[in-house]
Amino acid sequence: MRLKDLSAALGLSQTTVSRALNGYPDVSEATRRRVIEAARRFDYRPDARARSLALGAARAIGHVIPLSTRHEMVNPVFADFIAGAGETYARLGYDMVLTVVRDDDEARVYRELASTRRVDGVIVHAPRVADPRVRLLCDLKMPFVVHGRVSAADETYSWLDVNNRRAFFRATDFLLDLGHRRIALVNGLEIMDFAIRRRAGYEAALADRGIAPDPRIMSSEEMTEGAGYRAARSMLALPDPPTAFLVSSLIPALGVRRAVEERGLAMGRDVSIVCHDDELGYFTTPDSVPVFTATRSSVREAGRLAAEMLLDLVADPSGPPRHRLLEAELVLGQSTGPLRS
Amino acid sequence: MRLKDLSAALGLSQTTVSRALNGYPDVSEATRRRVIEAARRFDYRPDARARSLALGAARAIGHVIPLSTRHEMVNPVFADFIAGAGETYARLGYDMVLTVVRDDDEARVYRELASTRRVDGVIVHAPRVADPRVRLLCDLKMPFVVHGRVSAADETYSWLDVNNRRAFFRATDFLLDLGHRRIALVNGLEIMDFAIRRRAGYEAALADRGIAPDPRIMSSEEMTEGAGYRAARSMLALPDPPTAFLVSSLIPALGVRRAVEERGLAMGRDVSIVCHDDELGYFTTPDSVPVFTATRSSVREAGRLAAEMLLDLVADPSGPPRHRLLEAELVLGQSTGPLRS
DNA sequence: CCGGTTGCCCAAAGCGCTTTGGATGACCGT
DNA sequence: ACGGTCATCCAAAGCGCTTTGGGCAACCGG
Repeated sequence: MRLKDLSAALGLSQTTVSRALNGYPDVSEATRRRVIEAARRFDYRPDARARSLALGAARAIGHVIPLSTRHEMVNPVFADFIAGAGETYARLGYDMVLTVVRDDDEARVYRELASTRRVDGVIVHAPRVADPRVRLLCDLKMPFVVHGRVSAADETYSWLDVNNRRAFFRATDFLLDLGHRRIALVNGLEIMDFAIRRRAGYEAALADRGIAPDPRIMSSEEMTEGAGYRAARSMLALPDPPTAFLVSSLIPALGVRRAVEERGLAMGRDVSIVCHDDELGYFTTPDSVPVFTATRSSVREAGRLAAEMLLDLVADPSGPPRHRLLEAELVLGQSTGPLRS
Repeated sequence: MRLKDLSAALGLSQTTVSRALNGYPDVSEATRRRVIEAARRFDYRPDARARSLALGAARAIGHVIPLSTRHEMVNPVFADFIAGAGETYARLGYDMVLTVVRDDDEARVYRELASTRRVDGVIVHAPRVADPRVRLLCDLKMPFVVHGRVSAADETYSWLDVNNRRAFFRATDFLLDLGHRRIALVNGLEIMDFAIRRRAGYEAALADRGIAPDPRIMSSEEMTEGAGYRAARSMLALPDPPTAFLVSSLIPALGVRRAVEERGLAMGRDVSIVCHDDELGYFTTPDSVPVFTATRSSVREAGRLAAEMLLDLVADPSGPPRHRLLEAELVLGQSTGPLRS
């Protein structure tokens, strides 16, 4: 059932039916009701491609999710972020077009998205410190919102980020208050912008207490269980091992924990662990004390908000860039305790 | 730069340029080269909407990922499945349109996808034992491939599945061989088709040794860390607690482990755990003995293959339904050992 | 020399929608 | 009775592509 058929069935022109459905004033209320009723009865919905061709807007947003070429893995936070963004799109009648791409030919994908006019805007995931995508998208005049920030960018652009620096500052401070002085940082890859900011927060908190950062207890790796395990294991084997760990995510924190226990130490007693927690649904236990003390911030909510910002920007591309900084909360769990001497 | 501009710049008609780019024979080799060269120079790519409108095919595939209304969470396996499918789409020039939807109005989404003609086919995720979507999609004449199966379906349909029954049969058998007799099943929700098949495998293996299944050590819950923990904790508190656990996924297995250790028992020595492992990138440690003994099967690969099957089906919708059954391998880890008496 | 092929190219129709720019009556006051 | 307003409807153009159905030379053999 296409517009032509529907209008024929109603004995009206396509123009009138279209205007009736799209809420134009110059169609009588009686006809409008008749049209809407018939549309529902025949389950008519306009062809999205034809509609967007006529309208000029695709009513779709692109998400390019990077595939780490190192481990060929896709970061589990994307699922939750996308679920959040998807809620916003569903509410406002937008589609989400996903492209999974190895990070070595992102540029091609963005250019393609722009020139094929498949989407009205894109969300930039996993930005690096110096990410060429900001420049590229500005050049392409494609509206975009970065999930995170790009510290080394020359252009102004829209972003939504968690205050990673403050979160890791507070977490470090918390461990220092518990008496810990050998605090390890098991960070994400430090080409990633968020990882740099977290390290800055960590180092600033140490500096405030006159502690010099020790590179031997600072690692920067992919955020996998295995990487967390290996980093912690080698640090624990040092002559002066850390008594606390600050970890980039729940997943590597599981690895850190494994290394700690393998050494016969008890988490929360002999060794403290704080990690960043993106509130992934399958890990949080709503009704009990969490296992890990964590800086917590909902990725799902971030997805919702980022999508809203982007749709806003699409509606008014000439307006000013939008920014939003979310704060993480420090949630106490069972993985931290005072330094035991 | 649209087709009109490009053809004007070349002094050719749109027809000729289009045919040159699409490899039609009736254009001279000289002109074709000239056109292709110009297209590259101007970075011309046809408008996808106009193209698909003219061609009739959207060159896009829909993925509707369900959001559990109970925990509002999205299953982490989707990320990997989609990464796999995305590889196939990228290779063959298809787009992926994602819709995240709470399971109470899936039907609307599928109807919409069909009548707006946004996609040429869909992948059905997380099928239930009696899933109305099979019937719906057949009625809508929308090509689809189910990731999993729908045991109670009347229609024939295309699917790709893991041999869940055999996987859990073998895992149970393995635990029996180790001497275990009290083997618990921490299953996924048994409205899900895969969960039913896994239970069938588990019960069949027990029956082969003359063991009656005990409902007190069989649970069926959402696959979260917390659900695994709670199930295991209450089972371990029984007068005759299980000495081994068969768990639906790595995530709840982490919860089971937590419950085991909380009780002062050692995993792999006092209590054995076998779980199903979907080979999610961030958990597998390629270069060492895995923590958990598991029935392993790559979701990523499943995504790749399912997408291939679907594109095949889209190319020839009148052909027979496609089926594919993948076998899981049993991988030995550190979480299992012989029964200690 | 001439009808028939062949190679190359193009104008125009069509995909299904929205929007522009009227057209047609009904109704108004004078 | 009549010009003017208003409400309601519609034909046709346009979005940017592909495809149909020729057109026009150049070349062929008879």
